[in-house]
Amino acid sequence: MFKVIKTDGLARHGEFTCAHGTVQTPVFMNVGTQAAIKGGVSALDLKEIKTQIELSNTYHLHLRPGEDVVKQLGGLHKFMNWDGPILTDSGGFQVFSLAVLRKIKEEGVTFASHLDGHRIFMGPEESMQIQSALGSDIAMAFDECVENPSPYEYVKQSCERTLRWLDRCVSEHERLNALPDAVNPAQQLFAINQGGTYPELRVWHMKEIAKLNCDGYAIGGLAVGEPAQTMYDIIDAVEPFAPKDKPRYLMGVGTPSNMIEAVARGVDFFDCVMPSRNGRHGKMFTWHGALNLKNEKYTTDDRPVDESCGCPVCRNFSRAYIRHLFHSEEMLAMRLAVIHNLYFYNELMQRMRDAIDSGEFEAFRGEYSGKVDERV
RNA sequence: GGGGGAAUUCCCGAGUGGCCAAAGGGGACAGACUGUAAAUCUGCUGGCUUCGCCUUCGGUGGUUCGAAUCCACCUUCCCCCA
Repeated sequence: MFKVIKTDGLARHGEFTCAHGTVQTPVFMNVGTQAAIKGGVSALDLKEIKTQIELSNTYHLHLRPGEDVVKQLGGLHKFMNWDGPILTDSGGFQVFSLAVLRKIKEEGVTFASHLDGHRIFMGPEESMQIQSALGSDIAMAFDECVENPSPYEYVKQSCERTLRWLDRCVSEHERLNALPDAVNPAQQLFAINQGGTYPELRVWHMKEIAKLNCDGYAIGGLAVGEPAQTMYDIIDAVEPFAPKDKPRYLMGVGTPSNMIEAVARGVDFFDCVMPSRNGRHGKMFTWHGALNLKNEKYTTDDRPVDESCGCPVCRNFSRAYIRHLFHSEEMLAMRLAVIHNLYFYNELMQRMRDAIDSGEFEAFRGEYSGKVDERV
């Protein structure tokens, strides 16, 4: 269930309610692909860094430990000890990222496992079944995420197929939720818009999926190589046709500026590996720009990563110390960096909500968009 | 005191006459990262007026058209025998 509380231009502050609580949007979902945030961050930490909703991955958990194991242990929430909302990605992104290891047909996709090479078949029904067994609050439709740029004819056929897959997802999802042993019978389903970088395909596809009355509408297949402006243009093109009373989720995005620009265009949900991956690699986000903490100039810098940040890392440790941890290859370096970056992302969303509430979103956008993730 | 071995660019370590400014590691320095096959990957690591030139392989002096590579002596370190 989704309710828009306040708007400022196209930007919306909303409330999304699911079985494990209510999420204030715009929201950044913290990515824990394998039921853990990479870098040594657990559900215990998420409580402290303003995380509202966590994201895990169908493909990875299917391979290991297997959805049957998770289900037997009471579902993903209990398994990872996170009682807040969880969204599971469908495996659609792996259709893109494991391109060299897969084959796409009408029924679904055959992957070679990235772990041991064995063949895995996943279609709409399989993806829904796995997500049902995991018991996430939001299941994503199984889609094909195409490379940008791709030829028009290929993208057209692909998003037509993704539309047929969505029909199958909806049916299977309804069937699974009605089963007596469903882990999370209130699981919701988000559809995914595709169409590459072709506005007419995007609009056609969005109009088609909007007819299916899903619980949310994602925009997929962006931020996969195309310029940011192209991504913004696609959002602009598609937004008028995305149901107003449903959350919009821009998948896999992005930089802080990307998110500000997308919120300005009516997007409510985000997820991205950037704060965690970049954190592990020493790149830290701050309100004054992004910095590479491994750089020599921080050797004796006694300041916190961001002096205005209220996160547990900035309240307790210096740049010089964390830099030392990186250079000494202490795993604490990654843990602290990821905690800070996730807090920053969560705080960024909070500030956007506040700005929308007070009608000052454009001022916020002007102050930070394009600047907040510049290198300093 | 006698015998043997070794000294290479920030470090370790290849190289035994030209294809060597010198392999490969490490470290240092810097960059990338967008629904996570990523604690990963890339670049760079003598100088310059950079399609080339100059200086460099413990030191000095030789041999040679040409030396990190061969010879002599010197210096330092290691091992064995006394």
